[in-house]
Amino acid sequence: MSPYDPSAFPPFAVTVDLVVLTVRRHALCALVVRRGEPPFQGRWALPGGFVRPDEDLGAAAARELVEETGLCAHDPGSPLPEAGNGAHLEQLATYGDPERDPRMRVVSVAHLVLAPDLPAPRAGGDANSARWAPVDELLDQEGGAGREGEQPAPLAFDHARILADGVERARSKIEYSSLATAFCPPEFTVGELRRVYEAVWGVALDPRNFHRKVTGTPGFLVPSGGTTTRQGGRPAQLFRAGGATLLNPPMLRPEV
Amino acid sequence: MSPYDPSAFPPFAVTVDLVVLTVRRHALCALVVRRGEPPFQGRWALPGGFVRPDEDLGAAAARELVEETGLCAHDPGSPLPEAGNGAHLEQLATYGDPERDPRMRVVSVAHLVLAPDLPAPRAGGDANSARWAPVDELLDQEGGAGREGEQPAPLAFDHARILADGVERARSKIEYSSLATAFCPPEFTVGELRRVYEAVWGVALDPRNFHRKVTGTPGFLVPSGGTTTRQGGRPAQLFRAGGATLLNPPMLRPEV
DNA sequence: ATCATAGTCGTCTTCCTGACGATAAACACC
DNA sequence: GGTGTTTATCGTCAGGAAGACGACTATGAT
Repeated sequence: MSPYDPSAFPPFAVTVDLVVLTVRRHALCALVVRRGEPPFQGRWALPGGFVRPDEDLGAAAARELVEETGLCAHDPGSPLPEAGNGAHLEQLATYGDPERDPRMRVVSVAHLVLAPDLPAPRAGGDANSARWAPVDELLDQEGGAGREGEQPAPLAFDHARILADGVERARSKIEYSSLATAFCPPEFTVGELRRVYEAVWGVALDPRNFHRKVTGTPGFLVPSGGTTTRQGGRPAQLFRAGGATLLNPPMLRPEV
Repeated sequence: MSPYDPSAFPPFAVTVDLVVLTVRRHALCALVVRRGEPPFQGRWALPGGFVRPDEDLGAAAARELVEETGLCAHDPGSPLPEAGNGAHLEQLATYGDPERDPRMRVVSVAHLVLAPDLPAPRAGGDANSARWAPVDELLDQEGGAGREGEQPAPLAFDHARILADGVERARSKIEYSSLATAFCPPEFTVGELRRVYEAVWGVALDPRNFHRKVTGTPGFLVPSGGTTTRQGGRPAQLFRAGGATLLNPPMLRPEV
């Protein structure tokens, strides 16, 4: 046993992959890019890239995020003060099956990003090489019947598993943290927040009980003073995310 | 942007580090090994080692675990059926700060192992180069007053942070899962399980409410028929871990 | 016999949630 | 202007779960 012998260690390629989630039109969506080269040419994949020689893992993920979406993420582990419209970024898990990339040994550190609804993904320059796709469509064993696109093709590499893990992390984390606000614009209504929960969990929630719960949890929401009527109906009070990050007691996800 | 160019990628060393936790004498303890070579020579560190060229990350962690402790872990992600006395193993997080190893760029995939109380750690051959140390002692900013050992020296590399993350994962995970049984022998009493919670959380729990909670949660415990008096006092019923893995509603960790 | 120890069963109060009625404030349409 | 629709917000009530704690049981130690 000779740990850390600098002269003889097996070399690995290390990458970061991004599970970027948002809520669009009442559906949980993930950012995917089309692969331009083999393997899996033409298939959809999660955005990602190599970690640079002197770059931390979280920094690599944030850099890739800017390159793919223009979003400025703030990693909670970083010492940066709270930025303006940044998205939430956290490490998800690491995938290192020797067979996961047919060309060479690649260990990928997946990160999870929760972002508010964005106008449109910007690819590196190729126009429609990136898009938001509903996660149900990307993951469902039973894809929708052939419509116009090439939907049924699964994601490249082991990205379906990575995406599934990211979605499950998001679903469970909004239970006991205030992270659902990361899907919302800086100011939002209780109804908009409820629609985030409904989209991420895929359930319907009682508006009255939800309102009581979120407004009754100290530090979750702080009123910003204004109101809005952008959803139609009676004007709703606008809130910002409060300082609390952990919800106690947590939001309860309905059984079925 | 040229992702996955096989001819030009920065090479990294990839290792696994293990946070092996157990409960000994009513204290949460971690397995640490003494480093025999620089850097950090003579300091305590988490066990770990290089991932082999054709080895999955979880397999590397399981292999290191056997080498260090003789424990047979069963990764829930693996297709193995439930083994006998195996410990619980799961991936924790990945640490890749460019400065974390002064010699070269090392990315370490940390894993968390929860094991029942073991007789004694077996080192590779060097007798007292491995030991169980209370995590409070390893992590406390305020170490105990100098007793006989060389306690105040912190763990090597960034292992204090890795250990802290592992402990926090264990503390939160026994709230909503049945994982606390991984700290117990195959058959155990409600009181022994309660002492696990008390040691991991560092709190005192009401024996009556705890008993009501764990015996009232379907699938958490199944009686094995026997009783024991190894704790003194009235004989206690023996249980095994039931099939349930998620506790709903969760165990509640007291505030202070 | 008495005590100490640990386990097990109940009770009571309080808090939280789910179900759901009712009211309020906007807009669309006739 | 009236009416209906939509969404937001407040209230009420019943059931379940948890904390506090009393009471009883079954063993070993003295």
